Amino acid sequence: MLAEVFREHGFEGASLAVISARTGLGKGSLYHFFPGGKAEMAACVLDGIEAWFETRMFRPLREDPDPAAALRAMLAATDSYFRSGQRICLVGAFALGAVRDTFAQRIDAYFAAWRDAVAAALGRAGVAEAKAVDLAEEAVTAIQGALVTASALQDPGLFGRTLDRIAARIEAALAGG
Amino acid sequence: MLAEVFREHGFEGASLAVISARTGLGKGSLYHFFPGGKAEMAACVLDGIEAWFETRMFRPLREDPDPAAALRAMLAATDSYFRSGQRICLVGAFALGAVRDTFAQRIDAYFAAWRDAVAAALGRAGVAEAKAVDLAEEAVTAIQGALVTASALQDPGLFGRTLDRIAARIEAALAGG
DNA sequence: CAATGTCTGTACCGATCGGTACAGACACGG
DNA sequence: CCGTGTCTGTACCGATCGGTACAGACATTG
Repeated sequence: MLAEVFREHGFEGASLAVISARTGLGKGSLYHFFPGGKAEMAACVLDGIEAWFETRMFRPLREDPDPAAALRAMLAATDSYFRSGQRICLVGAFALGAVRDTFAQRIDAYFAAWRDAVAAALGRAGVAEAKAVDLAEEAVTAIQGALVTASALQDPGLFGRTLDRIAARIEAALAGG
Repeated sequence: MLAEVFREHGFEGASLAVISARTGLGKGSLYHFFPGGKAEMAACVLDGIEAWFETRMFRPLREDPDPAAALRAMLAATDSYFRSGQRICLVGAFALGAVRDTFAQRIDAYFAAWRDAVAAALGRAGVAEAKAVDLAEEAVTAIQGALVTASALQDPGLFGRTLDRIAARIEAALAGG
């Protein structure tokens, strides 16, 4: 709920009035749970996002005995989490905004972890390291770009096409391409 | 100058105080030139961006007698305009923020024009239409993604590597790949 | 010179911002 | 029953928001 407010209005645009209205909590409650104010609310939202990705995507990519399956599951989870491109990436949006500095370290860590987890899975699947790192970077970059352009063009098919392209490249790499 | 303020602070974050300080213009001057206030300032910035891309990138892609050269020039212009990823795309940032609705039509038009211009150049260079449209979409998406992740990771090499990847795919398509 | 129109700084407006203070509502253990 | 700690609504704070009003500075005309 809190996360959706930040997604829809951004950090600056998510005023306490909006947050209060959408969550149904008065300022008293809000500041009871988040003594640090808006910054702590956003940090808590980032905590949730990081935890979700870590357990549902990054860890399987790093540890699943079947790395190829983990890579396919990652793409499926990505499509599901971002609602086929109709939902934006809050971390990416923060990266482009003025709050970037406030959460710089966490934003950096999120994308680095994603890229490294994909590279690790590719490596475990037998892909040469240089190729794995390059493909992982391309995959994460393409996903973020698709979220931007899908939101801009309101094109419901764009996100899926991007994921298909990544899937094809990953399969080719796994096959030894 | 105005554009840089919006780039650094976003639309909501670019308060009149900040704009006034950075431009050196008082409120009186600001509202003399932009009677419509902040929204008109942002619209004017978008005008400038659209004009720049239209004349420097989209038109050459559509009309240059040498489409292959225009495609290479497009990548070089992209690297230059976005300062190798150290500058963000204001239109993309707007697309992810709350101002998206205000400028929805222009944001849509910007990305559609970019994609279609690239596809047109590829088509004129002999690439089959389906392949041209797909590659154009991939290129624009990858560029936007690189701007997000480069900003997030503060990685100065990421943007260049992404452009290299796109260049290689374009060259392969031009060669009949 | 006076008159005109363009530009600019400043004072000010009501609204809203993030944040605080605090009194009461409520469930609980004694 | 009383006390205690958790939660919540509301009134309020100073600061800042986007925007307006307006008087003067200034160069350009006649």
